[in-house]
Amino acid sequence: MRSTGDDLAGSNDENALEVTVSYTITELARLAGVSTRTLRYYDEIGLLPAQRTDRNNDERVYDTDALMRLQQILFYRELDFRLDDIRALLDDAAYDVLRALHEQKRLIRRRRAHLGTLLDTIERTIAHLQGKAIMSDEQFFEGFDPARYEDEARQRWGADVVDESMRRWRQWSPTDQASVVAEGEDVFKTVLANMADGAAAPHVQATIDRLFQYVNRFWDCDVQAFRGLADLYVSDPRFRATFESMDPGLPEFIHEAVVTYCDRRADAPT
Amino acid sequence: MRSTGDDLAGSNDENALEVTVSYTITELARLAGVSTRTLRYYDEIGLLPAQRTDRNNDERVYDTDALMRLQQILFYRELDFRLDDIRALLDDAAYDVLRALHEQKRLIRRRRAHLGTLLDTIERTIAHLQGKAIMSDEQFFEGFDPARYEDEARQRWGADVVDESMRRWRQWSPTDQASVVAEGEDVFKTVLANMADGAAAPHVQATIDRLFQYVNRFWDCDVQAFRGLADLYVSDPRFRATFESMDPGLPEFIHEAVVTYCDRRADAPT
DNA sequence: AGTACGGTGACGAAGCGTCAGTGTGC
DNA sequence: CGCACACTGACGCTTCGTCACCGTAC
Repeated sequence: MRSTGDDLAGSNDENALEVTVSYTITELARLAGVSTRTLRYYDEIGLLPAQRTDRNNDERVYDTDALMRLQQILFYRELDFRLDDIRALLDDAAYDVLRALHEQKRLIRRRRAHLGTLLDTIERTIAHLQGKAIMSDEQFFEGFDPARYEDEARQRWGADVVDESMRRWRQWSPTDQASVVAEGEDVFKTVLANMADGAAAPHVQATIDRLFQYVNRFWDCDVQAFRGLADLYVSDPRFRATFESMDPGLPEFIHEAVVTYCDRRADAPT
Repeated sequence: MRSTGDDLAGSNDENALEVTVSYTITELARLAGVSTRTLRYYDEIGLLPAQRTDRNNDERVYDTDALMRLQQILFYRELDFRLDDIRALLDDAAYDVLRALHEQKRLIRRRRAHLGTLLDTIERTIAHLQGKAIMSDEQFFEGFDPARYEDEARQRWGADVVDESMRRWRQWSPTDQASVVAEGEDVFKTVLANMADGAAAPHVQATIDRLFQYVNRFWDCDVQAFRGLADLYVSDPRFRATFESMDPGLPEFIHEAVVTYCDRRADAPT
């Protein structure tokens, strides 16, 4: 499945410790789960240019850089970018892989949230057909039109997130709602009961993890956004008042605990 | 935006209480978030045949049935079915909307889990680029090839689910893993502490909801699958032994609590 | 008389699948 | 000599976007 690049053109300039790896077209195709036709096409349009062997049949050769580039291509393709747009992005002088990966993460999260909305719509439709609920005509198509419900503002955050949360909330059944309320109360009561142990205590952090999961029932967010929410807990009067009524020091405590939680996870997968 | 069907052909056969609603092509297009061109095309290929006014410009008219059919079309389209396949499905004499909705739910869940895998891959790649992890070449493309990782067996359940869980587990950071372990322990300890109150008690049910969320960190499942997992808790020796070591009656208790939980949510959105 | 909305072709484009025909190394 | 794998065209397919042109109701 893999061969060293020593016998191939283009590898004579590096005698580094790391062996330069090269792939034939079928090897890369199998690795990435695409067809060889696709790779030839990507070569043809300059999206993923291949080196050639010069000998043999002028066979295409792919190295590690090509592999990384292909991964980027596939991420963008998964997000329905057009191929020439992808090429323009990747060939931009200012292109930064890490920034791109973070951007892709954001977009994929959005997609996933999108599918969550579709699941809600399916459930509602089922309930409707069984006579257990009434749907407006618009609701039958909630989640389909990307332009309408994910106009970048809804994913920014602030009031829109609250709107979106309310929408999801209303679509749940009373039993569901009751269970979620109970979970929410329990989370905050647990935090309150353990304030004396400090924000960094393991069981406090585990509770913050529960909070994170809880928040994600309404809002598909990552740790970064979660941290932003924690800022709201101290700065937004509405949140602040709620928490202060439980304990005057609760807003700051939760904020600190969440920040700790997010810092610990900053370098880690979600 | 909407007009009664009284002035249109095809509505004279029903003088029911429920007013027959009809839409022009732009109305339906705006409602569903598609273009009028798309609707004309769907009419042309017989995917979504429209009635005509006979008068005027022979304008297209859509009724509630068409609206439902369009919703089905859009669900399948979201899942990348080809249009003639969709037509074949919808025109099948054995076609059942409710069954279709459940099937679509399954497929969309799979999609969503798929996106979760892609998010893992992104995180891993970021860590790799920062020198915090080492990835094999295959891992760069995990989640892209649909044929490889969602071969229907992985979504069935039993041993494969465990494999998949282990894979995700290994991709998390130690701090992440620690926090998840803490949450898991806390969930089961909480269940244990409240056994005396009965499986249907509200706070027990809230804890089962936590368990459901917890399980979903490893496995994108719905309530039905969750119930199946609870069956495993009593029937699979490995699970059973773990829980019995905490309390002899725990397996049955959790099972009962989960069944109650699932029953209560059976008619409700996830 | 303009404008908003409806109609019917017809062309085109994106992203490959597929088929045909031709090397080349073992 | 066959077989696997690589190459190069070339055509076709799907799903609409777009453009041109026309009709009709207000």
